[in-house]
Amino acid sequence: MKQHQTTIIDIAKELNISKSTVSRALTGHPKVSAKTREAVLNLAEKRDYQRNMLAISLARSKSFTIGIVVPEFRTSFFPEVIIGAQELAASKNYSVVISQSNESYETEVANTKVMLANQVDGLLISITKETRNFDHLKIFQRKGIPIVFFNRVTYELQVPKVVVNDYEAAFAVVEHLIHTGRKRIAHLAGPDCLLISKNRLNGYRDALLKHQLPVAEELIIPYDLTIDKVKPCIEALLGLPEPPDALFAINDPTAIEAMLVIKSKGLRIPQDLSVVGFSNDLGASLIEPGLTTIDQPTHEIGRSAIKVLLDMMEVEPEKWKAFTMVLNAELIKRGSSDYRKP
Amino acid sequence: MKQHQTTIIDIAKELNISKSTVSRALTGHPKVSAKTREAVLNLAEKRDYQRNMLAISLARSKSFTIGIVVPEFRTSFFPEVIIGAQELAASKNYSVVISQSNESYETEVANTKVMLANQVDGLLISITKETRNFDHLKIFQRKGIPIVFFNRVTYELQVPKVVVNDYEAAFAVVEHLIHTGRKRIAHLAGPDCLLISKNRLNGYRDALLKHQLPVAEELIIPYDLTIDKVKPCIEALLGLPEPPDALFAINDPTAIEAMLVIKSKGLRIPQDLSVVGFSNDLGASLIEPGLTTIDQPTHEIGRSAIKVLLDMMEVEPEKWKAFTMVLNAELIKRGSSDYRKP
DNA sequence: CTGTTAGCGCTTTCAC
DNA sequence: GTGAAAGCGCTAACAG
Repeated sequence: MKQHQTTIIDIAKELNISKSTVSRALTGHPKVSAKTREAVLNLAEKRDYQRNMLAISLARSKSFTIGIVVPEFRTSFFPEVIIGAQELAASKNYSVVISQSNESYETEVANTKVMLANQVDGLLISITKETRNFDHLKIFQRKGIPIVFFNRVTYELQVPKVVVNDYEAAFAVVEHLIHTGRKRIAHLAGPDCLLISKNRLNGYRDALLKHQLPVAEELIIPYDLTIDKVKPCIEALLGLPEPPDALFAINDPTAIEAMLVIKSKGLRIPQDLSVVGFSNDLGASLIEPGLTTIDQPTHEIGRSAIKVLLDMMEVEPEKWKAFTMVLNAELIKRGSSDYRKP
Repeated sequence: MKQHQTTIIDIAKELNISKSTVSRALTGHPKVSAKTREAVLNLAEKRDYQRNMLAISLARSKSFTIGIVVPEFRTSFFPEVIIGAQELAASKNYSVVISQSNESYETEVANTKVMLANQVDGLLISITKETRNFDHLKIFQRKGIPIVFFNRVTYELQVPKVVVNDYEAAFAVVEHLIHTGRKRIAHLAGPDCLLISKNRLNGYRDALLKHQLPVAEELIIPYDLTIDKVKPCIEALLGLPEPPDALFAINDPTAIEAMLVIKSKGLRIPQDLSVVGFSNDLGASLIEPGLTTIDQPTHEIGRSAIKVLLDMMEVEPEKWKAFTMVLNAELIKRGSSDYRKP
């Protein structure tokens, strides 16, 4: 199907020099005479020469490509992180290949296999809500390919992680709710296997404890991040003998869906029920009342993760350390919690 | 930095067979004895063998990779299209590499060069609002690499395009507004160089004409898709001696921003001013009142574009035809236009 | 069915 | 400075 491509051999022949010299001229090797270099560059331009990264990568055993695997693309969080990551990677002449696992463990495994086959030099990954087995990632470790986790991390693997201060942020959320007079604060908690779920839950718990409020287990609803499940969860909460007066949801899509359900029941937000989310998604400022939430430094997360990865690529795998980089997320107060309960 | 990788040579040696046979066994070539195949597969598994796509691609002069270039990642439209595209591509064993040009022509050019260097077998692209020169894409054509445009297309290149019926959709929008008694319908029009802008503008014009309404040029505001510019545009419209009673914006982010501006001026939507967008972004159903808009079949756009591309890859470039595939988009009526003017 | 032999396009010693 | 030669890991005729 393809036409003939201009290669360095074509250029070498036409200029009556060796392909080694052409290669050197093209890659900016110092030991090439200015004259030769210019001739090569000119002819390359003229013949529409495009370098073949597959060949270069194969010859150098390095692909200059970084794989990014995210669980989803639907909320603005991951695309924003990717923007930051891509930006920094590009500035260091790395390409980025992105794939989304659609919250499916199997797809995640398949995606990482493709990345491996394509010889990525490093992997940035945020796992799916289903991922409990990490064999597919251990292969990278065995091969000496660096991995950096971000957002959805696990401590089952000894690799660097880039996260936000979920615990403190959740703590701040709950404390804010308490300050507005709320006493029965419910929490839609994420899957156990995700560390963000645990950290946010702990922040929630500890804030209650600090203010001598009971941690009522019936107010902590396990939720699997499937939007359809929000409605029954909310209905269960509202059906309690002593229903909650505030709701802290694990993320914004959930909080937003919860607001829609709550409003459809004729309850007022925030008077009857305050609602808070997490992430500051695009929709948080659009819905009415505006959703109080935690703003995450998305671009910075992407940039930092790439930075850590690039740094790892410069040293021997033996020297890698499994530190955790914690970025700062902060509370954004909006209408959904802007009511002081008498 | 990297450890030694198991290669087919390692397997061949260990099994005392030739690497060709290993290759055949691994790729499922029919002419391999069941015994040999099994032995190879077992050892491959045992030795943690991962095939090297770079080498395969180089040897076969085919990368099994499709490049997708989109102008942005911030709205839900492009991510959704990519989900559809990736899904179909994966089912045909193609990987997809994505890059976003951030509405910058230069970035777009750089991104396509990277795709070229990485030997993509085909390119799916939605151009930036700045793109007027197409030399970077003509290189693909010269090399016999198929291109398919989607959403943001141009007729300056003879390639297949996948779009929605923008004209009819815009026509439907305006007709809907007219049916609700609106007579001064403004339009925030997109950049001239994008065909979607022209088609939507034409649909707008023709709907007015059909209903014997004047096409008032002062109500057609040129707008460059930069959200910051929405406010002055709206202020200009509201400052007119005869201000509009409805607004049709080129896309949802614009319409949403316009709603915020309009509301901040104390005007009521839809009573004082109806607003309609285009794309049915995530935010359209969240803002209040809900934004009337055009729903685009995002996944289908992605799938169709990949389908067309894959089909092209099966035939000689000489046989490629530059048809346009038009998918159906439809009006979704919500609160922002739900008021019959007396 | 299997082995041999050329490459794919480029980098990289090692000489000169 | 430049060339020759080997090799990155795999595929694909061509023999047998």
